Formats: sequence, C-alpha cells, structure tokens
Amino acid sequence: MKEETIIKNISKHISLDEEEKKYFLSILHYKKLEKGEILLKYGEISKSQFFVIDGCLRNYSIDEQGKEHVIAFACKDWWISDLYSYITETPAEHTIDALVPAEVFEIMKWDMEKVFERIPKFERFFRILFQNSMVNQMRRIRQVMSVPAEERYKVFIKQYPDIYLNIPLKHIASYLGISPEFLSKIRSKIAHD
Amino acid sequence: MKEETIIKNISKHISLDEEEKKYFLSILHYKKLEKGEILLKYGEISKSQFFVIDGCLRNYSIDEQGKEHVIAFACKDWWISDLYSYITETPAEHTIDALVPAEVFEIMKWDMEKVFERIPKFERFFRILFQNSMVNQMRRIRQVMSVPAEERYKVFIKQYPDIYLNIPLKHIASYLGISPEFLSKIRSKIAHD
DNA sequence: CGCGACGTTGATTTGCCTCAACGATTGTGG
DNA sequence: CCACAATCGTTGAGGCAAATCAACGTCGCG
Repeated sequence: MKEETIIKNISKHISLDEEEKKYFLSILHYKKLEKGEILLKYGEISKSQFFVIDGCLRNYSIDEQGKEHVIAFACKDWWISDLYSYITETPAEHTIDALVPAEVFEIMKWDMEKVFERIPKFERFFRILFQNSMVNQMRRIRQVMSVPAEERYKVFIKQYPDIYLNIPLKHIASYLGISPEFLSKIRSKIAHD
Repeated sequence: MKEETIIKNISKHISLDEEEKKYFLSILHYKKLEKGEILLKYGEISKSQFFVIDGCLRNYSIDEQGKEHVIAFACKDWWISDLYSYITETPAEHTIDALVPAEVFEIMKWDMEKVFERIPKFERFFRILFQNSMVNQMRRIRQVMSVPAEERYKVFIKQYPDIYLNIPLKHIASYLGISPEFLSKIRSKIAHD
C-alpha cells in the first residue's frame, strides 16, 4: 500500500496517532510518472517536496556550457526537492525528472506549513531527516575530493545496487563527476579482474 | 555580549520569550580556545554541538594516506559539530580545532534533547538551520565538480573575506580540494592582473 | 641563532577530459 | 512491423588541469 510506505518512513523518527496519520495523508497528492517526465523544471518556482514511493528520480543542474550535472538520485523511500527554490521561492536552479516510471507523493508548501503548525512533531521529523542528509552530503564532498574515480564508482554500486544497471551510464558518470567515456573505461577495467 | 550573539542567531528563525531565553542560556558552556586547541578529536564520541562566538574553527578528516581534508570552516556566528558521531554516538571520523584564538558555546547532547522537549520551537530552528546547510552543501558539490580551481578560489575569497589571509594557505587548498602548490600558483597568477 | 612550518617556483607525471569514429540498442513514425 | 534516426556505450589518440616531487627563500619562535 502506497500510504503505508510513507507512514512507515515517517515512523522511523516520530510516532503518530491515527488522527495525525489521517490528517497527514489527506494532504498528499499521488502522482504516477512516466519515464522522462519532469516534476520540476529549471526556472520554475518549487512549491512542493516529493516522497518517492517507487521508481527513481534525479535532480540535476545545467551549467553555462549546457552540461548536465546530476546532484542527487532519489529512489524508493527517499525525499527529494529543490530546497533552495522551495525555501526562497526563487526560480529553481535544478530540474527533477523520472529516470524510470515512478510513483510519488507531492506535498505542497502551503500544506506543509499547516502540518508544522498542527503537528509540531513534524518539525522534528524533518530536522532529523535534514540532519541525516547533511551527513551524507559531507561524505560525498569528502569522497569527491579525496577518492579516485574508480573507488567512487565501486562505492556507488554498493549504495545503489538496484539502479546502477538500469539507468543510462552517463547519469552515473555525471553523479560521480567524471565523463561517460572515462566511466566506460573504468567499467571495462573492473571487468578484467 | 556573547549571549546576545547566539540569541540573535536563533532569533533569525524563531522568537523566544524571556523565560525561554533564560533557560536556553543556562545550558550553554562558554569556552575560550587557544590557537590550535582541539574541540573534538578523531576517534572520540561527539557529545555536543558548538556555536562559534568569535574566531574560526575547522572540521577535517584524515584519509588512509594520512592526508588532511578540510570539510568545513566555521567562523563567527556559525554552528559546527561532527554530526555523524553526534547522532549515532560512534567514534568521530573528523577532528575539530581552532585555527585562531576562538570563543564558543558548547551545548551537550543531553541538554539539547531537554531543550527540544521543553521548547519544541527549537526543533523548528534546527530544522531550518540544517535545511539551509543542505542547500550550501549541494552548492559546494556542484562547484567542486563543475568549476575549475581558480574560480572556486575566487568564490572562496568572497565567502570568507575575513579569514583567507589569516589562516595557512594549505588549509584553504585542502578545503578547495587542490594541492597547496597549485593554490600558490593560482594566487600568483591572479596577482598578475 | 637555528630549527621547523610555511609559501613559492619549476620539472615531470598522471588522472581525467575532449574529440572522433564505430557498433549496439532503443525508440519512433510511416 | 519495419526502417531509419536517435541515443547510448565503447575504444583510441591527443591534450590539459592539477598532482607530485624537489629545491629554495622566508618567517615566527624556542
């Protein structure tokens, strides 16, 4: 059940009674996405956050030379948004789309703020969620700067065993901060063992 | 006044009445640090978070080859900790020390949890704090991967105008993810304009 | 004063990029 | 359903940004 997935995710950090669950579920918008469908486009103002029920999304930016940079993947049971646009209500610097057919819950900012008012425990939930994300971000920064590409790819495989074969190699290369050609060479090098 | 600094920082996102302020101030531990003094050492379990009143701290890790990697600087009016160790109560992978004489407030985890219980608004404060930090972390990842070192250094100067001349160059190089020699070359190249 | 940490500079090396060409696979319109 | 285009992954040649190594001048400090 889709609703159970998100309740379970939240229950990792806070506990909700029946009424709170019901209220929270009432603000969710279920969305089914085709492969390639866009959830948030560069330049739009992000008015919502997403929870991934199934499938896999990506968050990427485009630099001055038109090159894509994958900032994050979000698979089953992850949260994703363009936080900066969401917070400041300025045009998004990123685009979010579906790499494979996916299902998400959308939560509008307006509703989210009401949730925070009505069930302050949710402040705690997101405090912990962001806190944990910070740890991962720092890990990633450390990695990009100190670990050679081949190692980073191996770590990636362990971290995303479900997707590393199903999505285009170039997105993985972009996420790792290397060119698709070079990742291809790494792959064939690893295969020779 | 030291206490005013931190209250002002918190008041950016939530408002506190006199009693709440008093209670919060009562759990702070003021610490004066000499240059080079260590706040958290690799391998210890982090039991607190810090707010920097004055001076400048750094958070760094050491890789298998013994090389230091500066993950973050924290100057006046910033928060710093080893979040992972703090959350999971496992040995820290990072070390935090003072680059120049500094003053901080320490908040013990135990007290922090009581604050969250007694003044739930603080959940909100830290939720927003981490949310904003996430945005910065993502920016940094994007930068490291898509912007050449010289540009990154120029951005750094703008971001940390107070410290970029006062602290050893090698720490800045480490933060930027380049070698000290290369940063030195960048500096002299910039000077030639 | 002399020692150690630091910043600079040059020579050489390397990890990764760019460009280009080529099969393989996927997708699409007629 | 096929034909053709587009996208994708692979491989090789050549180039560049940044690392490494080494030598040297400088400064703060015991």
